[in-house]
Amino acid sequence: MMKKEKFIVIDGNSLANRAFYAIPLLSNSRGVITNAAYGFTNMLMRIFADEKPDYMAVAFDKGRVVFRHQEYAEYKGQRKGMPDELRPQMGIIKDILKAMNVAVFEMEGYEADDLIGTMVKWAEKENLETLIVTGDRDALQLVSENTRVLLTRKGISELEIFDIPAVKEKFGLTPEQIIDLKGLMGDPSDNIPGVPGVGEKTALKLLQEYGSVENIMAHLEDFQGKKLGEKLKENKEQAFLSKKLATIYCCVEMDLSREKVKVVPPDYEALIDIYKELDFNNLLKNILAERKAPVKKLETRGEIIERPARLKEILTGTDIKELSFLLHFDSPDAHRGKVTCLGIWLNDIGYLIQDVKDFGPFFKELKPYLEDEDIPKITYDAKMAHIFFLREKIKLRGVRWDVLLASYLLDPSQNDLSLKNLIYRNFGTVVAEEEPARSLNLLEGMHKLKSVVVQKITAHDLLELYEEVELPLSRVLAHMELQGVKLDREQLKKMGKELEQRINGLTGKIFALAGEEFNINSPKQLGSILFEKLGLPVVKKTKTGYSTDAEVLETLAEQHQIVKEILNYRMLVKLKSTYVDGLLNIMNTKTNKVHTSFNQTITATGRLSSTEPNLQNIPIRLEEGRKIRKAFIPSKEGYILLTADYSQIELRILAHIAQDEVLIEAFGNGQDIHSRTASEIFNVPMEQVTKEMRRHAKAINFGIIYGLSDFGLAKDLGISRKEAKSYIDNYFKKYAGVKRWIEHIIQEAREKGYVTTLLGRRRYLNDINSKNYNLRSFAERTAMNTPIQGSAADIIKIAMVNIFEKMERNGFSARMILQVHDELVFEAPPREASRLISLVRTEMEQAYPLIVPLKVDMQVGFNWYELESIY
DNA sequence: GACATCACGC
DNA sequence: GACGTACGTGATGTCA
Repeated sequence: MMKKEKFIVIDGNSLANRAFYAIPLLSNSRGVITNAAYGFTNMLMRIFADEKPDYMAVAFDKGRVVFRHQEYAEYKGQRKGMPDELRPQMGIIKDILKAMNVAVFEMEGYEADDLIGTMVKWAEKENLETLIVTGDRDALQLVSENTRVLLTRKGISELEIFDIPAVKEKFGLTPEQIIDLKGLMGDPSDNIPGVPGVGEKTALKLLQEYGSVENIMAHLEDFQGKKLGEKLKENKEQAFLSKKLATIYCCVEMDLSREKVKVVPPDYEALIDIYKELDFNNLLKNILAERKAPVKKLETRGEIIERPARLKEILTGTDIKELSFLLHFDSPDAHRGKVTCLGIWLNDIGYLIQDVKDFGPFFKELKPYLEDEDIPKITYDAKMAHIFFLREKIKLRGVRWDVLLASYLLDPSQNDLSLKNLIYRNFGTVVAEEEPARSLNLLEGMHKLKSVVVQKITAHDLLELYEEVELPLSRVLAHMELQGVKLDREQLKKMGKELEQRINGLTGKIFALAGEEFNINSPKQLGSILFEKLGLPVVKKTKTGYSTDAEVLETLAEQHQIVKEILNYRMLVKLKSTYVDGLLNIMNTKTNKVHTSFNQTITATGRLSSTEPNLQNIPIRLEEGRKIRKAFIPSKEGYILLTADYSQIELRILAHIAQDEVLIEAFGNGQDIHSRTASEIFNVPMEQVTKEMRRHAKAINFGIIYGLSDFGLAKDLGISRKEAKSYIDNYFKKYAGVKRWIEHIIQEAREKGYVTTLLGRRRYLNDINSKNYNLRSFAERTAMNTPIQGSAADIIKIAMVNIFEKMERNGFSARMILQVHDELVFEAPPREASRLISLVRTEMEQAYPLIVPLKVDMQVGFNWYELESIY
């Protein structure tokens, strides 16, 4: 029989307390007291070293209202609060645990004990061998065949392990009787009364004879005439209550799984930072040494495959339960890149195919495995793999873990998600420089990372978002990118020529007005012309000199004709260089298509981004730029374009999460939200809202979504900060739900260190408790913006996955081709238009029902410019 | 090649 | 009194 896996459960409060009292008040160089954190960490490291657990969890008390109070108001009444020197260290301890990737549990209204009890019961079912680490003897009641308790004694080095015989030997009792013991003798530290006059000695004697409090009370006649009998009789109810209070509650609703509590390597970077900050030099030395542990070398577990026949031999000769593969390309562009190396990790052996002329025959061998939904695959960058294999006519299925995508979800603010860096951060190992060791190291690292991300994704409640949304979306994006968007080359060329002429004309005018020739594109040269030669007033400065941005130029527009010409020039140059020339440059010469790359792992909020070309910033606001959209056409003659965009999705989400009555009512009644806001804050009936009022209200609504500040709003509306502030105050008076929610979300961010979206997507806000006003304010605005913007991203992603799958299943010729944050673009044959319209509308509006309706505006046309609304 | 400035979208 | 609106990508110029 296999050895049982080991699960260690730690009472965080108890251990921190022990450490605090056992170690003198140490502090780091800046005076932060660290003794408890230091002792705690050392004990933790010792437990890791001695016990080598497979699973670990730390439980903390949380909140004041413990359910036991409902039965006994004085519960823990005598307990003194945490010492002032200890309290701030609890946060440090939790930071360390986070960096160590140890699962932490705390639940409002419960003590650590109850969480531990629940975990122990769970572990029994899971057939794990559990060791509870605590300084609290109450935990002995949980001892069983599979559960032991490690009690910390005085200091931190004296430890005592209790199993059933040890409890018996020490107390002469079974673990269950520990509760009875406390019921009789009470516990002053928890203010549990017990039976007055009955101490440990008497209680033990009684229990050895009668077994339980119930049985003692059933035989009160045995103590007839004795003082003890009186006491027992008088305090019968109190004894039962005490027993109940002492009983650890084992049925807390906790979301437990092996993945959640699995032991995985620490986040070395984070841990090193913390140790450095706290001056934990010994711990730092150890962790640095551990990080330097060399990577495994290839000769023990790698093979270079040179012939397809060998690959076939391996594949057919192996019982494939799981397939890890890794592709290397000669370019980051999935649409052009060629494979340079294919790695496969099977049953802990790495196989590499590289330096071959033609990968085709190898892929042919692999194809049935890659296309088999029932063979779970692990890879890095599933979207890239999908695109590449689709180009090779392979329909990749059964991808379960994309280490890149999962790592992004774990911390979307991380900017280096390269496999090399992920391996370094998670295991502290550096991959070899030279091939083929490098590829094998990456392959093995990726495979090991899978276990880590599975644990973390589960522990952070991201599994559903990952499995149901992001992972399926990676395949959807692959299809969209591959499909591409067709452009009208002649149209673009024509616009390019027009723009060129107008730019030339403006250039001449500007030179004439300036009295000399200069590079208008150079902010430096332009600045010296405007502010030195022509003597215009300096409005704003940049780090390097005069600012010449549009905002500055707008204010100067009336003072000199040249300024208007420059504004125009800037606009036209932007259109020509970025859009006309940019798109012409990147178009496929044969198909006249562009294939953007949707990056799924870039933004901190969960949105997608688009590159090469960026199709999410094609001009629309100014008519001049909007014309660029005429060049965006369906890929087939006679096809149409269909656009579908969410109307006010962010404010609707705000209405939902803030439960704001005014917003809910406004959306429920289908009101124009900016007019309604104007009506509220200017205190006039809806019919009397002027355009100006609506414009101001719109700016406020906009500000709410992005994290409002009086400064920003004042700048936006050209009003004073004071006025802006009164607008905001007024807004919060009318939208009390929004105000409440903002306060709540900032508080939550302070406590947890992160905020989440509707689907649980996380964003960490490291500066939320910063003493630096700027950093903190920024984090606070992020705390309110991210749940809104990120939830909008969640919702459209759900819609995309559902729409794509339905279109695929129902054999549509139509294709989804673009996503622009709150808008989807499709192309379709006219015969499918009405089916597509109803499918898209339903799926978008029903993607994630809110308490207010989601509204989708749709338009149809032959290009992206001339579109007609559908009602 | 890195950085700054500017401008486009949501 | 601070010193700020969120999130992105791309083109161009400047300086090393």
